[in-house]
Amino acid sequence: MEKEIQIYREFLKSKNLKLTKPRLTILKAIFRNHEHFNVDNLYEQIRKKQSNVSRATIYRTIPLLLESGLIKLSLRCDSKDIYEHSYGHENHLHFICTNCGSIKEASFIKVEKLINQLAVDANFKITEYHLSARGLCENCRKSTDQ
Amino acid sequence: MEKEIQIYREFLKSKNLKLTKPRLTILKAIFRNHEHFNVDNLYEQIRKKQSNVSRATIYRTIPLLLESGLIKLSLRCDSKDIYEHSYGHENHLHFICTNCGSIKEASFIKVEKLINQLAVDANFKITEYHLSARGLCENCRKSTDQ
DNA sequence: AGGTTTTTGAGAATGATTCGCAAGTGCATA
DNA sequence: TATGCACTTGCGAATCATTCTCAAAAACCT
Ligand SMILES: [Mn+2]
Ligand SMILES: [Mn+2]
Ligand SMILES: [Zn+2]
Ligand SMILES: [Zn+2]
Repeated sequence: MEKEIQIYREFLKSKNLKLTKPRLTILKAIFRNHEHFNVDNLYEQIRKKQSNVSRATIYRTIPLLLESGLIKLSLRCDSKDIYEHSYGHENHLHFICTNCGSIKEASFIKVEKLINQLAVDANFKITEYHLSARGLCENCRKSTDQ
Repeated sequence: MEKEIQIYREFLKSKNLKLTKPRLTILKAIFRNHEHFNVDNLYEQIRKKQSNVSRATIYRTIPLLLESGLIKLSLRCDSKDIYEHSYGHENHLHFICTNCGSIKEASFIKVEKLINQLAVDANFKITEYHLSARGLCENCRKSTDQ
């Protein structure tokens, strides 16, 4: 957590922005665990555990965290953007169950190489990968025998 | 185009739905060319070329086209869902330029194999792939020399 | 044509996200 | 430590994509 705070502090300083209490509260809430999160999650979690922060401030802070590289947009589910840590996390891809909504992560290494080659061929400079597939998870396959 | 209409007609019949004039207008507008499209595009295109169809009807028709397998959700850009043909189109991945918004498609074959294997390992049954990467396209790399 | 069901269009409603602004904070400086 | 000023915040209003409601229109069946 200290490392993330340090990165955040330096990022903010480089933009002439201040590491205020709400901004720190949000950062800590995000890095308290390793789960994917969305604005509502985060808002509820903060409201439960610590000083309140308005939704507006959360919405204003997320772009800063994105730009700093600490988090990234992971995927979109139920009309909501879902984020995850990017600092300290390998790239990975997501298997999203359309029946129960569960998200399973899978290895990225081999896929990344291939896609990088495709990008080279296309003369495209990748900054962010978004790889996912929708379908049925193990449990839901059993229960719906498909 | 005839083939798509046929598929659409049979799909609708199987659901006890009618192939009405607005539904046909929408289908034809979509398959008139091979571009990615969103609701606004489509609405404007229909408004220009043929009889009017309300936005509400477009929004109601898209889920039918998705379910019939004729189109698929391609990606999300500028807070809008973007669709594309899936009937008659190979799976492919998208390189999206964060600078100019252009979308370049790339081959999917090798990537697909790898991801299928990962899905087998995870006991996950894939029904739809969503593979994209954001970054800088060829042109934008030149002009911003990055 | 008449009766029944489905579909449509228009606008209201919704839900996520963004904005505007007055009040509050953080920080530098005296 | 008090003062000044720029940056932030919280609140509610605004926006924007999408969905819903409902009365009128179209399609289908006889
Ligand atoms: Mn993840
Ligand atoms: Mn495409
Ligand atoms: Zn599931
Ligand atoms: Zn570009």
